[in-house]
Amino acid sequence: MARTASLSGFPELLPDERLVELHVLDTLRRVFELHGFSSIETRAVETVGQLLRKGEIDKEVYGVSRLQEEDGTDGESDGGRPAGASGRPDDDQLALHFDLTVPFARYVVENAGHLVFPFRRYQIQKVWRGERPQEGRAREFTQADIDVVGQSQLPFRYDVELALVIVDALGSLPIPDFQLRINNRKLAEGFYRGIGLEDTAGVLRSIDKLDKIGPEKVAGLLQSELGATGDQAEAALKLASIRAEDTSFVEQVRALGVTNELLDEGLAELEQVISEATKRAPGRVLADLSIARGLDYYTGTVYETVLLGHESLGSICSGGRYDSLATKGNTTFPGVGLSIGVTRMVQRILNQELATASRPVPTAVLVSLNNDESWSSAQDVADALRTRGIAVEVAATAAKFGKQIKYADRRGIPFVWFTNDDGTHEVKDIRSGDQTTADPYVWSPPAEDLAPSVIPGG
RNA sequence: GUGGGUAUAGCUCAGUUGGCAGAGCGCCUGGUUGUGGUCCAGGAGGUCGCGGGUUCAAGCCCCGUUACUCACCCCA
Repeated sequence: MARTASLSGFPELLPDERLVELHVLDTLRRVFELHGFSSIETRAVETVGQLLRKGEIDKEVYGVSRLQEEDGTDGESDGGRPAGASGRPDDDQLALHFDLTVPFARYVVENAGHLVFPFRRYQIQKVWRGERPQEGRAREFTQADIDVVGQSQLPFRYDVELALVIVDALGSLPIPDFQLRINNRKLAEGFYRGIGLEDTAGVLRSIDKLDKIGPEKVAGLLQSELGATGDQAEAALKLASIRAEDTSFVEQVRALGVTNELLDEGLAELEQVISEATKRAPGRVLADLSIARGLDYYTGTVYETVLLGHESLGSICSGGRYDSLATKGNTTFPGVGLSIGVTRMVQRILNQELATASRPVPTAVLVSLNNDESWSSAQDVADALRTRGIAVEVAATAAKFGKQIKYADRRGIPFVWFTNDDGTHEVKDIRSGDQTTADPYVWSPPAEDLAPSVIPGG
């Protein structure tokens, strides 16, 4: 379905496909606002210095520079990254943002004086990453983020609330069953420290590969690259194998016999999230102690979301708790948030026809022309219909009625309007062929034909 | 960034040993003189991805290149 874009990784949709995407965007907006999140938009570019605060992702960032550069150090000839005279990225040069969390953190710091904390916002925008495209992975794609940010401190309860908002949002979309898989960085890090593994980030990176390369190879990695003993590797794998749809994971972790203060803290936090989330959204959440997340700014709760039956697509919604992404002087702005991969989800919906638009055009009625002189009176008819919110277009030429009907049929317009010489009107449902007399100031189409809708399951 | 595959009409694809560029679907016109879809007839539409080479002759063989695509890495 989704047609191949002429430029790989920069998807463009046909009108009926775009309707599906718009439905997703409208739904997310509605649900986010129902939960009291305000909308903001940040500029498409950030300085390289801002973007790279987060980690080693400079190779994924698209630089932005003017084509006419005075000294020509680096135009955009290779579409490449901005570079200063040294050939290395210059902190002050501009680049397209590759997510919405980092720009949001900057926005919060910059506007802290005007915001009321805890600040809850949603943000739906395009982001750009220079990775190799494939299904579910584009270079230009849309993310829908929600975050709550506090000043100096943010109650842990928001870690629970955000999961519930996401369950509500995703649950409103025409997608298959999904599952939030939740872990806690403190829990994992505390556990690794408790068994004597200090390079916790390294352990997390290896554990993250569990799904792909299997436990034996992960154990090998832990020993060869991180110097873990066989026992340590085994303990780490045991932790990662724990999954539970309730708080029984707590006892399973305790049973491993590791003691550590951070571990206790993380265990208590994850217990709260799972206990409340399973109560309010049963079947939608899973404590999964193998979830690691690549990004290192997460400090507590981490979330991933998979579509059941579409696990190979990867996570369609991820995020977590970050305690010090934004700082201003002595003040930190801890936050927790999630990001929905709108493009990834929509591509899968379109490719597998999980949902389709009822028709590709907004038009409900085509007003036909008797003769070329009747165009203006046909516009009167159209205006009368539009007054009641009916989408109408008027035929441009007085072609044979057969052609005018065919035009409507090919575009998916369900109704064709005829005006007789005696001034009476008729409207034809071209799907059934039914044609009845009608008054342009009174007639309305059935509610389901008023506007295109998105139908789950194709 | 690494490795494989592919490239011919709007779409899906044939194209024999190297010998006139093809089919189906879609599109346009007419049959049907102002109520579509069926049927019939006709028509339009091509830089065979691009560049070079071999050959009397290249869509086909050789070299290069670009794009697309799948997997890896990583991620939404």
